[in-house]
Amino acid sequence: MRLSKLFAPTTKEAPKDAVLPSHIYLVRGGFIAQIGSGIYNYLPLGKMVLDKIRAIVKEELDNAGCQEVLLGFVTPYELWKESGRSEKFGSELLRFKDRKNNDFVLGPTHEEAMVDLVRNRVKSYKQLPLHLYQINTKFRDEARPRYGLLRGREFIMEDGYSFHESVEDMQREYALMEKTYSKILDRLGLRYRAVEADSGAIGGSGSKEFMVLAENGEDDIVICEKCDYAANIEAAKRAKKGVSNEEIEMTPGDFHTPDVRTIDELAAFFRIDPGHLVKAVAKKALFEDHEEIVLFFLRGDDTLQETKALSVTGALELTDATEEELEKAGLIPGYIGPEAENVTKYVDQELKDEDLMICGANRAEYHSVGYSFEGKDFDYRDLVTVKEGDICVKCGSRLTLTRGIEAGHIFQLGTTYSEALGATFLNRNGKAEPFVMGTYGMGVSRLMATIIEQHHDDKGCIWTEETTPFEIMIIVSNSKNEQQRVFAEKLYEDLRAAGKSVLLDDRNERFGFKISDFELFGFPKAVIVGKGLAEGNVQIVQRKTLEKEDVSAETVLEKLMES
RNA sequence: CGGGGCGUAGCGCAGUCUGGUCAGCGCACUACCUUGGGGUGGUAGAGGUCGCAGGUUCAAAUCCUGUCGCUCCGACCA
Repeated sequence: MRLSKLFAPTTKEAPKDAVLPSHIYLVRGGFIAQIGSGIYNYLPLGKMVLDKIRAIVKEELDNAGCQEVLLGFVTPYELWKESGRSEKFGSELLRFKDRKNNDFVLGPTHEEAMVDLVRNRVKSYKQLPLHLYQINTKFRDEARPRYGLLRGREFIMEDGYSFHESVEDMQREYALMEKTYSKILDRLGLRYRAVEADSGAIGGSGSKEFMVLAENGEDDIVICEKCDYAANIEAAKRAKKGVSNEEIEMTPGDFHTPDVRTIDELAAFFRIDPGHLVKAVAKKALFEDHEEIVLFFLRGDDTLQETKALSVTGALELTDATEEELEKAGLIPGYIGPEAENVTKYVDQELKDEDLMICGANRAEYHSVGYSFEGKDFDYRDLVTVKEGDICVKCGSRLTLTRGIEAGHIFQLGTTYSEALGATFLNRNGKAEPFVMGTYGMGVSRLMATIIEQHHDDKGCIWTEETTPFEIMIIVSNSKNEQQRVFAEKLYEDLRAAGKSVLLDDRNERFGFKISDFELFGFPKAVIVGKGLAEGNVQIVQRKTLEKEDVSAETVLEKLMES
């Protein structure tokens, strides 16, 4: 390809809303262009990268025995009603009507569509297992699209669905997919961790996320310093930390604590470590048909993990409760304690059997001192947000926090959807049973941005060998120089004949302009055909290091063919 | 969903408060000259119903109303 003919509009300036390297460089380098909020066009260079990622994903999945299909991007709304998930997905699900007034959605994921495809077509255990996947456009009407390709509304994703006759076989496939996804990310040249995850709106039991490590990631992940434990902050567990009760003396009873309502105030008032306090977090839980106040009790120095909290309540959503709402429920804000009555309560497991605590007395201006959880039959759950320095449940070492970008997610789904949609097969005993399913997803367009988040410098992109649009760029330093031009043309033809993907910068521009574009594009290497040619030399530049190496013009072709 | 901001040339912006002399700047683009190893310098050009609709006025980019779009912080987010 000749750069003079390539549609790759590079710019010096980035869009004003672009803050992340991947967003800035992909737009500046002419890989992508925004057309609407959270919707991007892929220009030739971007499309090339996308195709490469896609090809790697396909190759590895096919090797693992999966079969590619392509489902309609538009899905009848009927299927979403059938699975009961239309409510849960809420306004992220883009609905519309056709001319006959029938309802449709733009697919944000395709569990329903895929189950529909398989039900009544796969009827026997003899046809299982089956793993179908597609690489298709998805649409989620994000409340707030941002960060370029990392959080768009329209995006490209690989989504796979496997069908099994037993949980064991599904788990075998799940393990296979963990390996397969790892292979894909390895080939893409990414640093990542597979972490324990919350299963969220999709339902199901076990799930793991593939987190590409990046400072700009939107997810907090917890990693053990010693062992292989890693988890999304939403799902991360920790060992019970406890609090020393030495040198603590308390006379049990209610204590007058006027205007002492927060944990900080309470700790200061009693001159005590917040670990000895009981924090009450009140939320309003919204269910399909009603709403109610729910209380969560934690150690004073812990914070509530809302995802865990939501999951224990089984509600659709948790929102902050106002003081009026609390009072209406018979609670006294600032003085709520575990003995509160007529309200749903959950207590963090950390507090089980703890003694010598201070908590709200459920009456105005009083706290209970010397409170004990021993023998108290509360609903103990894991509710806390793990902090840096907490203790690993697996090995007892220290946990650290880092950030990541979710690139993939695998789920042990079970029978949730096959049951809801009535998808069954005949088992070995001739009885109808719902399929046991697994579901797997990998964000193809997001990976493109992710690669740049991890591989860039202050000049632009740095593509990996497996993802670069072109292997080599040839820069003619002075296109008015006939000798340079002719040599570059010859080298270009020779490399192409040898099967290399080459981009020839034949534009009538100055050297600085061209080398800057090369750095912005980020192809692995460039050959500079410049003034050294008079002495029989050209240069090879490595994009990653920006190191230039003089090479004799006669051997440069050979040299380039080696790598 | 709560709270802000912005729509003026392909991109980034000034002009709006105080209506008329206001269709402007930088980059990019076209032609010619110049330069030729880190976005060279110059001359001459092309390009905009000032997001859209309505209103006020002798007069609207500017004031009013509505509407659409984009965006930032937060909430939310397989």
